[in-house]
Amino acid sequence: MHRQIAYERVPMATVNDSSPQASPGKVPRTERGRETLRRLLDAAAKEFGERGFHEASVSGITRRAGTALGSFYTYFDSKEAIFSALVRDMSQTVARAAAAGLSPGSMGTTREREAFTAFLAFAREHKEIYRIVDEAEFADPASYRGHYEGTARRIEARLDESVAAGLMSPGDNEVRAWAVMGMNVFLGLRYGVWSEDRPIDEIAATAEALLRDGLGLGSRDA
Amino acid sequence: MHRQIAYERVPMATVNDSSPQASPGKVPRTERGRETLRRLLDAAAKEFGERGFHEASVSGITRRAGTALGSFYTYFDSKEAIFSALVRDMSQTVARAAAAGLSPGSMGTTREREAFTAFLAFAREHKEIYRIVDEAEFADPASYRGHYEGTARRIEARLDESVAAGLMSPGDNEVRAWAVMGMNVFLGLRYGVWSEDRPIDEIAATAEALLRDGLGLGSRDA
DNA sequence: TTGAAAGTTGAACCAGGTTTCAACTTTTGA
DNA sequence: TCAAAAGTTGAAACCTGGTTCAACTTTCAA
Repeated sequence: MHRQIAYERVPMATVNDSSPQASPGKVPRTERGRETLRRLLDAAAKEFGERGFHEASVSGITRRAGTALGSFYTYFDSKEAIFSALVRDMSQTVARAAAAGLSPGSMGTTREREAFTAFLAFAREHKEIYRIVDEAEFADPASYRGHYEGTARRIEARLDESVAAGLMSPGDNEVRAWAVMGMNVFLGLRYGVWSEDRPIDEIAATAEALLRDGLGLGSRDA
Repeated sequence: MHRQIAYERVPMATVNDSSPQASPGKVPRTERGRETLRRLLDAAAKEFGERGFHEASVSGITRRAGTALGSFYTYFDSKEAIFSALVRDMSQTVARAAAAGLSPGSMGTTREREAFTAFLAFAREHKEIYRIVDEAEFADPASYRGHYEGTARRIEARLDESVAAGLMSPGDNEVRAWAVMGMNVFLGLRYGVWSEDRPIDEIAATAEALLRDGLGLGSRDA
């Protein structure tokens, strides 16, 4: 009565296992344990998102999660540890959200617009991510760098593809990728987190126009 | 034997008085006091830059400044207060550095390149500013917003000018300004703070090309 | 059914850092 | 010259919040 053969552990390229990470040696063994871990992580997202790393307290997290203070240390070694787990979790989530916004086969600046649109929508729904990712610069520098280097790499790969497909001019795609990412992040901060006073598509259209044609007057052969 | 008549307090438009700000009601009255205040601020820049807001300690600041712990509270109400003073101070300093890099009368994307070049050079010399400004997002949100809104406004004004001069295509310069700023900030982080493995001019040239012509293929009338 | 493993609990321990304060020194201006 | 104002000092009071731990409860598998 075999239902599932060993399909687990097959390395599916960049598909990261999305089970939330506890500190090493503190992995829950029962269903109940896994639930508590999940509740702690969700509570942590709220606590860190609302109060920031320093203001946030472990007791605040357990209060929100409805567990005792001591239970926290069953799953995480420290406040830093759960923060770090959270950052990696969110980094993954944003990347997925952006990828999910791409229509199959889209390319060039159109594809960049789609990615940005999805990102901006996501930022509006999950304003905490800015606070959490940004604060990782101090609370967990390695994850912070990892997040942005990973994002830049993905953008760069898209640009490479578009150039190869003959839809973009060749150029230094590493530098370009960091520029595009910076654009996206700041537009997300201004028009996603700080204010929603303007429609997403308007922002995205302006960003795409800038990316496609630049600000110059057009006669490239001047 | 009058040496100086009342030229003080003349409102010189946007020329902000650059005397370092103490907490209200704690302004030094003697030369000695002003020196101590200056030493505290310089020490704070180092302490916050190296250790970050949370890790930094008031005693660390006074140790570096060579004063007693108690003296700190003669000039600042709290750790937050001196941090806030510092952020405003640095915000001013970066703005000046970028402005100083502009050659007189330059315009269009050339001027944007000059501003970015100056900014990148400055970031390499003063890596602390990233840490300090970024951490203001949590330690002093008002100054953080103020810093970026001010910067965006200055960029937008430059773009407006360039459009009026017929050197740029008309468009939504507010959104564009935030995009340009994001680009600059992230390129500064990657190629100024994290690594200096590539010449400034190379980065600036790529950024300018992107700003001038975009990534598209060029035939704008497709 | 039952005992061992897993999970839960929260009071108490503890470290570190901010802030206060009263005594002391230096500067100022009349 | 000299008193009042300004500035300095650092020990200690005071807080806050992370972490530990031993007793207790629930779950699991034989």
